[in-house]
Amino acid sequence: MLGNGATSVGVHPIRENTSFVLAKVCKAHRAYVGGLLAGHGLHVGQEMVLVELWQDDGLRGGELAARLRVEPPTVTKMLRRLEGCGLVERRQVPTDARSFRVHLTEKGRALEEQVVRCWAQTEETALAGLSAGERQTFRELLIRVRSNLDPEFEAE
Amino acid sequence: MLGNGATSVGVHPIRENTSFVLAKVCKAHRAYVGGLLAGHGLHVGQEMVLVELWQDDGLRGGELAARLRVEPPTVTKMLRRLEGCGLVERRQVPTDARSFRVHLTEKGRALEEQVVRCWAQTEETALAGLSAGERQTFRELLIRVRSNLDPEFEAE
DNA sequence: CACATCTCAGCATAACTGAGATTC
DNA sequence: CGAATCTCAGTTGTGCTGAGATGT
Repeated sequence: MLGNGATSVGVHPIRENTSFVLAKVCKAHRAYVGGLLAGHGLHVGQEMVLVELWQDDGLRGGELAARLRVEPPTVTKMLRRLEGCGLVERRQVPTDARSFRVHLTEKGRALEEQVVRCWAQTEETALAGLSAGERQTFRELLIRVRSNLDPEFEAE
Repeated sequence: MLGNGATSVGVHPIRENTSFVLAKVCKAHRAYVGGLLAGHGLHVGQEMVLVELWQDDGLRGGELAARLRVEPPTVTKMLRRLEGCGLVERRQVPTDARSFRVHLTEKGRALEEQVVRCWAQTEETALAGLSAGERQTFRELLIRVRSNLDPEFEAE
């Protein structure tokens, strides 16, 4: 019979996939960092936009979409929310009226330190008990897996 | 150019986090498996319910919520959709009229093989180029990270 | 009556497609 | 005019909280 008896006799084959474990790790990770970010009024996902801007303030909308691997309309909505919170602002580009650049506000810049701390704490929790060597190995393997799943990262 | 030359001068500290890489891997992974599942009319996330049922058909709603780490109302909605697709059905429990059990339909059972293949293909893509030893290491590290982020997994 | 189990309503977010509007 | 850039409208799914409904 399939389903094999409901009693721990069998673990479903999909569970044997390492990428299944990966998916569960992701869910837990997202929940963890999301809980920390909520304390600063951010929803998980929004900080990704900010990370791009902290690194390269003034990106255009299309560039943001490409970096975040989402479609332009998704960026439009995300920016509207972030603008509503007063964290970013759009500015026209004189040389191309179709386009705009996204700039951090003072408030957006001020958030950086706190978000860095949230991620640092997540890092510490996630990797607790791993030696320096194991952390290094884990990181390298993740990077290779990322390249496998998203070949565009190869170039970055 | 703007910012700091957009060219590798500065990488934002959050990017240095291994758990940041993890988040990116997740996004790519989700997109990848989601694309495959869409070919079978499933949205990524729904297959998680099915995995639980393929393993233990007849779970109660509350048990499903606990296993998936979501709140009961979320399960209610997910089941409504899956029921709408004819993949699962609810059955009353005679001993407790508040509760119900979720059972796979024939169609739901039939999907198992195809979803297993989607996950197998994702696994192959994700881990391409990793040796057997590296795969083993990666898996073990992921499991430890999962326990760190979600202590309830300890017991499982 | 207290408690458990589930559903409903309403909210916010993510992310897509397809169809414009505007400008280069 | 064709192509690029962004926005709008509409759809679907996730997932939460708070407030019931119902039954033990």
